[in-house]
Amino acid sequence: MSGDRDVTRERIISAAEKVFSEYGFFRAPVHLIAREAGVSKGLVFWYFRDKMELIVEVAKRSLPLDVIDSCLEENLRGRDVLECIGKNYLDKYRDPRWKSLLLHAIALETQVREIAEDVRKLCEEKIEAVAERAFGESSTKTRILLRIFFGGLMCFVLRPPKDIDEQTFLKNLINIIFKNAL
Amino acid sequence: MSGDRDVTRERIISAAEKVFSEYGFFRAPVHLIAREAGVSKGLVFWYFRDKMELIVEVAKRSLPLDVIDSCLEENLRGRDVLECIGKNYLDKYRDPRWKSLLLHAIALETQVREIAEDVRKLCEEKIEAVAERAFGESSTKTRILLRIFFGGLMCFVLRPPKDIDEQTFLKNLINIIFKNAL
Amino acid sequence: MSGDRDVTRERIISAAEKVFSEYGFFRAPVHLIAREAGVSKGLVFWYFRDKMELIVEVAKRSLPLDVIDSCLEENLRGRDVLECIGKNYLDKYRDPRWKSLLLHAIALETQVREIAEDVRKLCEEKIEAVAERAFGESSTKTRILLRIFFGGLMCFVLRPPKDIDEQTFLKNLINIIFKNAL
Amino acid sequence: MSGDRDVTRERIISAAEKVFSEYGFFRAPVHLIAREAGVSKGLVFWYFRDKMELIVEVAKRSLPLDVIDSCLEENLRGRDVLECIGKNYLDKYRDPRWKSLLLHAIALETQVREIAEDVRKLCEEKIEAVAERAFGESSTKTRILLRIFFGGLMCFVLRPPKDIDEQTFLKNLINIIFKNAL
DNA sequence: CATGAATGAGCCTTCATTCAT
DNA sequence: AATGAATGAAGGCTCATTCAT
Repeated sequence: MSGDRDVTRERIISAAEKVFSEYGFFRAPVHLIAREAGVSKGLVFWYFRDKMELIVEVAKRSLPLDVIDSCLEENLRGRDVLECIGKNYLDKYRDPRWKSLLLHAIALETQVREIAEDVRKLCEEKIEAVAERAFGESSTKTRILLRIFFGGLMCFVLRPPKDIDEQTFLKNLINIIFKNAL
Repeated sequence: MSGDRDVTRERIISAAEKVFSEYGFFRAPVHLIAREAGVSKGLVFWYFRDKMELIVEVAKRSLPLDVIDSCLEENLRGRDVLECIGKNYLDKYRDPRWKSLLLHAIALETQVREIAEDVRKLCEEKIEAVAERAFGESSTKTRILLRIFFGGLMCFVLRPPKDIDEQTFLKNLINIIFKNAL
Repeated sequence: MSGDRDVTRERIISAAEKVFSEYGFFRAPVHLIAREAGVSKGLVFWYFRDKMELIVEVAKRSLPLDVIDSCLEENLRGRDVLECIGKNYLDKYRDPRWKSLLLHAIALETQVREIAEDVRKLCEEKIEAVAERAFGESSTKTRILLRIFFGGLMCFVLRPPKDIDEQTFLKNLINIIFKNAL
Repeated sequence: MSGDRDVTRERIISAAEKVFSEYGFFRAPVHLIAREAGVSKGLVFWYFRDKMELIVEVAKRSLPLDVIDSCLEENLRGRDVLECIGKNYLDKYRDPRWKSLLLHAIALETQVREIAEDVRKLCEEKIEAVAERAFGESSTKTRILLRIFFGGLMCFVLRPPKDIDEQTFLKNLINIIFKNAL
C-alpha cells in the first residue's frame, strides 16, 4: 500500500532529522539514520536516490517556509499576521533539533541550488506576501521592516537571552516594526 | 625565523578559508587546502593538530567578533557606534567567502564548544558593551534592540535584496533602532 | 546463509595469518590481507571492528592453547600426556607460519591485555591441569618441571638444531622431566 | 670529540630502549625516541642511517648474548657457569623493559637477517662454548640439556610464577640439568 | 653537530552506494 | 519492499626521512 510507503518514508525522514541535527548533514552517516529509523541501510536508498536527496528533503523542512505558509492560509491581517508567524517561528525553533537543522540548512544555501531557491522564495516572495497582509502593501520600506522582523527572530533563536522571555521579546519586536510602519 | 612560521601558518589558514567557503568545513578535503596553500598535506598537520583545530581557527575568524571589537576600540558613541559596526559588518560579509564562512561557522555552534563560546560572547558580552556605548546603558530594552540590529544585518547578508542598497538599508535600520531607544 | 558469513570470516583470518606471519602484526597492511583473501579492503572492516581485533583473533590462535586443550580432552595419563603435547606442539610450530606467529603473539603479551590473559591462562591454569594429568598432582615441583618442558619445546622451535631430530629431542626431554618427577 | 659522539649516541639508544619496550619496534615513532633522548628528530638520523639500524642495535642488545659472554670471560667451570648465566639472565630480564625487548627481538628473528644471525650464534656457537665449560664436552646430549636450560629460563621470564622464587627455580633447574648430564 | 620545518608515501578507517537474495 | 554483505573511493592522519640553515 502507498500508505505503508509513506509511513516508512516518513520514519526515515524523521530519523534523518534527528541524526542530521546532531551531526550536521555531511558528518551524519546513513547507517545511523537507518538504525534510528529501524530499517536497513539499503532501504534508505530505495526511498531516496542518494544521500543528497534526503539532505535536501530535510533541509527544506527545516526552513520556516511552513511557518509562514500556515499563517498566510489563515486569513489574518495586520499585527495578527506577525504575531502568528512570530509565535509559530519561536515554537518551531525552540526545539533544539529544529534550531540546529535551521542553521545547517542556511549554511547549505551557499552550495545547494534547491535550498538557495527556497531561501530566495522565503526572502522575496514570502516577504512580499507577508508585507501585503501585514501592512497592506509591499514597498521597499515594509520589506525592510520584515527583514528586520525575521532577523530579530533568527537572532533570538540563535542564542535565546536568559533575561528576556519569548513573549516580551516578540511583543517588543512587533511593536517596533509597527511603530515604524506607519 | 619565527616570522616564517607565522607566514606559512597564515598561508594555510588563508587557503583553508577559501576551500572551506566553497565546500563547507567537513566536505573540504585537507589536500585541497594544502594544494591551495602551496604546501604538502603533511605540513598542515605540522601546524594544526588535526583538521578540527584548523576548522575552529577559521570559524572563529568568520564570526563578526573582529568587526565589533575594532569599532569598540575607536572611541565612538551613539549612532556612530552602530554606523561603524553596520558598515564594517556589511563590508566583511559582502565578500561571498566570508558570507559562506559565517553561515557555516554559525551552524558549527551547535556542535563545537569553542564556537558556541564565541557566539555566546558575541551575543552577551559584546552586545552589552555595544549597548553601553550606543545607548549609554545596557538594559533589557537596549539589548533587545541590538539583537534586532544584528538580526537585521545578518538577514540582509543572508540574501541581499536587489531593490535595496546597503546604505539605505543600514540608515533605515539604525533609524528604527534609535527611534525606539529613546 | 550464516554459513557464508563464517566462511568469509575464516578466509580473512586465514589470509591474515599468512600476511601477519610474513610482515609482523603492525607492519602488515590490511590491503594485503584483503587481496590475499580475495575480498575488498572494506569487507575486512565489516567483519572486524578494526585491525587490532583481527590481530588479537590471529594472535590467540597462534598460542599453543589449542594444542594443550586437544591433548587434555583425550583421556591420557603420565608420559602419554607430554608425548601428545610435545608432538602436537612441534607439529604446529614446524610450520614456519605458525612459528613466526607464535613469536609475534608472545611479543604482543606485553601490550595487549587480552593476549596477556591468554598467556597467563597457558602458564597457570593449563600447566596446573597438565600437571594433574601427567604427574597425578600439581605441586610447585611438578609445575617447575612443566615450565622446563615447555621452555625446552619453545627453545627447540625457535631454532631447530641441525644435528638433533625432533623425535630424539622430545624423547630426551620427556625422559629428563620424568626422571626428575619421581 | 668522539666522547661526546658516543655519549649522545648512547642517550639515543637508551631512549630507544625505553620507547621500543613500550610500543614495540615498529609502532614506536622516532620522534618519541628523540624527545625521550632530549635531542631533535633530525639528530637521530645523523647517528643512525635509518630507523632499522636503530632497531637492530637495540634488538641485539636485548638478546642474552652479553649475559653469556660475560660469564664465559670469567674462568668458570661446571655448575658455576650455569649459575652465573642463570643469575645474570634472570637479573637482566627481571626488568620489564628488557623482558619486553627480548620478546620483541625474538619476534624480529623471523624477519631481520642480522637478528637471525645473532640468534643462531646464541643457539649454536654459544651453546657449544657453554657446553665445553659446563660439561667438559659439547655433545648432542649436552647441547640438548643446555637448550632445556635456556628454555626454562625464558619460560620463567615470560611469566614469573607467583609461588616460585627465582633462586628456588634456578637451583632446581641446574640440578635437573646436571643430574642428567652425568 | 644540531634543529625543526617540510615532504610524501602509505596506512587505517569511514561511508555512500550497489546488488544478489 | 527489504536486507545486509560487498565494494571502492576518498579522507584524515602518521611518520620515516630529507634538507636548508
